[in-house]
Amino acid sequence: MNVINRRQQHKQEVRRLILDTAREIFVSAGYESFSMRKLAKDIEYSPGSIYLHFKNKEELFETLVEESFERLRQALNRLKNGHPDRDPAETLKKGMRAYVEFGVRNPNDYRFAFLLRPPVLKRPYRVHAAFDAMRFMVGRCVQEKRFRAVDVETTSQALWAAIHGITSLLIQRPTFPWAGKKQVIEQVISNAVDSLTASAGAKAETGEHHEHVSRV
Amino acid sequence: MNVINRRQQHKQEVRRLILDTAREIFVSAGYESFSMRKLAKDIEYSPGSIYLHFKNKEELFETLVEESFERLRQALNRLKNGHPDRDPAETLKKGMRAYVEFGVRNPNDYRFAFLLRPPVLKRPYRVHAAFDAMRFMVGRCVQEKRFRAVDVETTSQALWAAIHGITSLLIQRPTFPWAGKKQVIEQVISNAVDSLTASAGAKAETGEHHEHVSRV
Amino acid sequence: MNVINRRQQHKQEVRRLILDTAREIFVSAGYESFSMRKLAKDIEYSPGSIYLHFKNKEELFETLVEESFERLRQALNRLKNGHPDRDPAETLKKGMRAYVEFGVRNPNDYRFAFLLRPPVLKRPYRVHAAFDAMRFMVGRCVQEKRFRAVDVETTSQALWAAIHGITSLLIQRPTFPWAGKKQVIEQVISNAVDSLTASAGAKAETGEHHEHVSRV
Amino acid sequence: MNVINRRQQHKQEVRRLILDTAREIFVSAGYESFSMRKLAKDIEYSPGSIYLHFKNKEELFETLVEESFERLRQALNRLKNGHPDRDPAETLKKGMRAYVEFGVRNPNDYRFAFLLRPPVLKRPYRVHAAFDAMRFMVGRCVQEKRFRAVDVETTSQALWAAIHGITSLLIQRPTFPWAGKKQVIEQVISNAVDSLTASAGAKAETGEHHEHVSRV
DNA sequence: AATGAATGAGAGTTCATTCAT
DNA sequence: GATGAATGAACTCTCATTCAT
Repeated sequence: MNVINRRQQHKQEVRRLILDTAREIFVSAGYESFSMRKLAKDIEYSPGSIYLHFKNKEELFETLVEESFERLRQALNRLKNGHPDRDPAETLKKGMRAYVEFGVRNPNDYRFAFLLRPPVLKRPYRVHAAFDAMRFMVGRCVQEKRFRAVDVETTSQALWAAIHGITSLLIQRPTFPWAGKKQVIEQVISNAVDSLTASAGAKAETGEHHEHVSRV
Repeated sequence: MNVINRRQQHKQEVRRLILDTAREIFVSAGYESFSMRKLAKDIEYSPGSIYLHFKNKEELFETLVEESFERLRQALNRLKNGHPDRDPAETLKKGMRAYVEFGVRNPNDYRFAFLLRPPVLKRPYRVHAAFDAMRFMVGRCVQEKRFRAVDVETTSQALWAAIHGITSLLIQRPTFPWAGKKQVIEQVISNAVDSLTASAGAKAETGEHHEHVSRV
Repeated sequence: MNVINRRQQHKQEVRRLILDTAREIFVSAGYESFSMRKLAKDIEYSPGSIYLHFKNKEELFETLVEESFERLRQALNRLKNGHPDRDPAETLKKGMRAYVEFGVRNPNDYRFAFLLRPPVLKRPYRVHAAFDAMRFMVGRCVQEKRFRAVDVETTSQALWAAIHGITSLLIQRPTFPWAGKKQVIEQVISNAVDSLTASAGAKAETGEHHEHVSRV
Repeated sequence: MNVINRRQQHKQEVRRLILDTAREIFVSAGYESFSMRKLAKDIEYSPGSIYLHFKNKEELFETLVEESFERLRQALNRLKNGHPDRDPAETLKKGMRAYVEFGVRNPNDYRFAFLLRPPVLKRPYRVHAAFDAMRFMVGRCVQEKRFRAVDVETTSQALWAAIHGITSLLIQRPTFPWAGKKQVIEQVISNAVDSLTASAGAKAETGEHHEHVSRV
């Protein structure tokens, strides 16, 4: 038993090592110049050993994508399940900020989840998982009449598109002369959300909370 | 003379054939599995022939990217130079729609310009070119007081991020259960733009939920 | 254990096979038309297999050169360390004969060491190793007053040049109508050595056209 | 006529340009990295044009070798036909010095003639041409009793070997720590020649270990 | 005479993967 | 479980040479 357990544990450790090292190589050297041999050398195992854990390169890559999706999903779920603000729109904005932040802080995960080699993805449902939290939060805004009676699905997708846009650009174009990364993020979010608020039409009049943007 | 002209013309045709075929392969098979040999086979020329037109694989790829950027830029410029609406915000929205539409109708171009193999781009200025039209249109909205006194640069980037988001998602996730592609596009755009209008400015006054931004 | 040893042994054998076959090809077909693929075909392994033993063509070639130099060095050292004759000049001559003989009997080694692709040699010191024995033997002749008081370094180099000349010509021009290969070798050697003997010194005194050499 | 002449002249000029440029490339870039395309680019003609002057690469190369041999031969002939010294041995030495000097000053020619790709030489007689001068001068030394009654052929070959040795080493190992290039050259020559002089003969008599040479 | 597009062959090298040990 | 030798296929790219124009 014990021996078996230890064995299994060791196997898990090696698997972990492979995945982490692979992610590093993928990201630092680019997908194109990743190779199973390089990976083997980096983990200091023989090339054959990798195949004890993954059927082939494709499966290894798929696992990395899977993992990254899962991490994104969990990050968002933590938010979704956190204590809600009095204002559900605020919770939504926090969620959107958290999304962008996750991407910017874990660019590798975000890359794997959304940017790297998209056409080969075989299980698109994973995207849904990441997208669920968004729908959930928008739903609450509509339910609680914080938003106009917008279509939840359409709106969620529109919001997601907006934050995916800024997230992916920040990751893929880090050297672009951004007019303040934080300000742009914030404006993407507030632009997108503010126009949905119930009072929206009437409301926004004095908007002094944006003055900082004017100052940029 | 005539001979020379015909030769040059033929050379141009072959070059065009190479570029178009390469684009197809790149997009359908992915960057990784593109190869000069496959390209040669597809155009029914010997591998060496490609090198009569392009120094190497890199240069071929760069040319494709360049071309795609140029097409996007031209598409946007056409808009920018078109007869302006009475409402500059409407022109802006049209521009944004045109942007998304260009991407959706020319996914290969958009892929080359923004989605494929981003890290190796050596001439980031091309991104600017594509982005100029956006800044121009936003500038007009602000000048003509159609928008609140927002920062033009920040706002342009935020708007660009939003439409880049929906464009890239529509291209890379065509099978996602979109709640009506047009509706989502429209909502992304109107969400982003509407909250910037001068009248909307009045609205957001209660928005004390942004105080953290002021601190940025 | 045994398995590992057998593996290592086998690996050594293959390495040997590669080196020997490469040498054959290099020499019979010339450096230019040597190719890794030809080598692979000749040893009946896949091209990739060679790279398990040598990083690249350059390293393989360098190894061959190295080996040849080492063999030459050893052949000369054997002489140098052999029992000396009463007459050190005789030992020197024997050494020179041995040098030429080594070259003629191992033309491939000599070719690698001195004749093939000379400009790329990165470690010129190897030449010195081969040259040491010569200096050693000349030194003894001078010390023991068997030679005139010639400059050891200059003389060693002159002697080396002479036997390198006949060695390389015999190897590279085997079909030249030699007036008896052995006789020519012998005359090169005796010509070179005899004029250095102490008694010969008496004669050369009047040779005023050499005065600049005496000054060396 | 005139037109034809001009044409022929132009053709000769191009041929000359090809040969000179080829020699440059061969020597500066090494035989291996010489290519007809590079040559074409350097002379600013199309690749095909070279084939109007030379059947193929081999013929071009052969022509270069031929030319170099011819130049060497002429250099030596000039000597041979020059006004002789009173002492024919001195003329011989001058000739030998001239030989080495030619090689050192025209390393490319010497390389082509003797060092580059030797096995493919199809017309070995050219070597003879270069060797003739040597035999001529040695013959005079023997005829005029300036030398002992050595075998002219053997001696000529031995002398040639010696100076070929120092010439090729100086060309191929220019960075070797030569103990004064001139001194070494001079010693090679005087060593080789001095032991042949009639007066030296007296000395060598006792050298009974050479008797087999005397018999040659 | 000269061009330059085109080719077939081949170069060196790397790869994912297998499998006997 | 792990190794590492081995492979076959693929890669990018260069070459000498030909030939219609």
